[in-house]
Amino acid sequence: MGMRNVLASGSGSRSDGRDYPGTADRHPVSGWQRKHDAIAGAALVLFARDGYERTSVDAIAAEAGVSKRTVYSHYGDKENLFLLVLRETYDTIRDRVRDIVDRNLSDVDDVRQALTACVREIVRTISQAPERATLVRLVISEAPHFPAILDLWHNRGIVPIIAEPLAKLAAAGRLEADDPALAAEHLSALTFGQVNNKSMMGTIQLSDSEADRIISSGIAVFMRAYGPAAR
Amino acid sequence: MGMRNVLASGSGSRSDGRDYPGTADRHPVSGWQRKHDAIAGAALVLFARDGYERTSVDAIAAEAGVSKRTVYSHYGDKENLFLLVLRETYDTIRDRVRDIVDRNLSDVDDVRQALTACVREIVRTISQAPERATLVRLVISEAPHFPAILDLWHNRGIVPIIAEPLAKLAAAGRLEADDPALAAEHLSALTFGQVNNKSMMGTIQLSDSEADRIISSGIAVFMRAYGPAAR
DNA sequence: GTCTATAAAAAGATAGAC
DNA sequence: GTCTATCTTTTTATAGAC
Repeated sequence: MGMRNVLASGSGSRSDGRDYPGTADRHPVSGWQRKHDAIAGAALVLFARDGYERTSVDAIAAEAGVSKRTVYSHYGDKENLFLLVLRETYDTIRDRVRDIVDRNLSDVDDVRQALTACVREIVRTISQAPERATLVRLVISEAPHFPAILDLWHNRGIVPIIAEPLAKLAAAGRLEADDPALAAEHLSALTFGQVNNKSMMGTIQLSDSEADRIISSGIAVFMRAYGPAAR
Repeated sequence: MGMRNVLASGSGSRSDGRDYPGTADRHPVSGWQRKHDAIAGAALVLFARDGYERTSVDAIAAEAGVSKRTVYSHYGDKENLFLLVLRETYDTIRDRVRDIVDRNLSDVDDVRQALTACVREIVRTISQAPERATLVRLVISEAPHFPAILDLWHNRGIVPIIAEPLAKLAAAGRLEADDPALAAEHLSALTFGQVNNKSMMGTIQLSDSEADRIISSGIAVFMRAYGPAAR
């Protein structure tokens, strides 16, 4: 798909009116591209805020500053726009998480401390982008009506990303995890799962301290079960 | 609210056409009551299947076998009907869970075995009623648009129900749980949380064996962290 | 490709008869 | 209270000019 990653940076509409021809892209930063991005950005904000059915193409066009007809020219129909925005946002989040995991769990000194810092940063990063925080809720809401969404849930989750460093820690004798993938599920349930539960999948904003308490308690349980000499 | 608990039993529309006057109810089992229940039952099925926005009052009326005007006479508007159905269903689930917890955790022999049996029965019971299984997803989807729903999440959850017997087990020295409420959160995250995660909040049907595996692994972690002599 | 104007269908809610 | 018929608004999608 030829769309720029406007979704990664938030708003999506640029303030200046200039074009930037001459780049190597198929669509240099042109009026076309700017509109394309603006539509995607507006769609993300409105879908996340109001849900799929409650968001009209009219509203997306208005938010993006284009006519409704332009939205249809670029994306065909509402459903296609929705799926594209979901996928793009999902991948953006995944990239961020991968980066955070790499930075926190590559060279580990204290296991508990490293896991805590890693999970906290992930939770904080996601919750700081409200549109992206509500994405999970949106996916859950609309999955039954858009089977294509199921793929996002199963093949693009963040648990496998965490499983890798856990496997290395287990191999190094720092964790008692026979099955790193399963351990990652448990760590995820005890941290992200608890946060999502308390916040109602991002509906209710948690304070940082509240999130930290939940995460610490979850990791405490994880370490009691998986820490060295746990059995 | 004067509505019978048609939601507890599923379909909601009766087959016979007779009235049953003379009971002590304000509305004896009359034509009025039958229609009232039929509307609520139809609404539950359709809301659960299609979501709030996608479900039309026309469809509810058709499914219930009444005219659209009758729906408005009984419930005022769509939103009110929706909230009533949600609350009623939520309370029904809670009663079932309370019963299951009482039966499984009142007189415990083997702690791990009792917890496993209890959680399995809860998961199985809920997933056997598809309309009720999708209720959680519906609550999550619509909570931002119906603030009244937040109350359901916070004040009618099932975690407190589990916390009680855990407190007793802790007092009896069968569990190392200083904070039973927190332990209940962790047990819930490791079992229900994992099941919900895998099934996408009930979107994907899990096999019994799959659910059992997940539950067993979660309880294994819980017991390693909270079992006697865990520290 | 982008806009204005419009078609066509659907949905929430109500009027009025019985 | 219950029904049929209707009002009104909103929404998706497209026709046609530039």
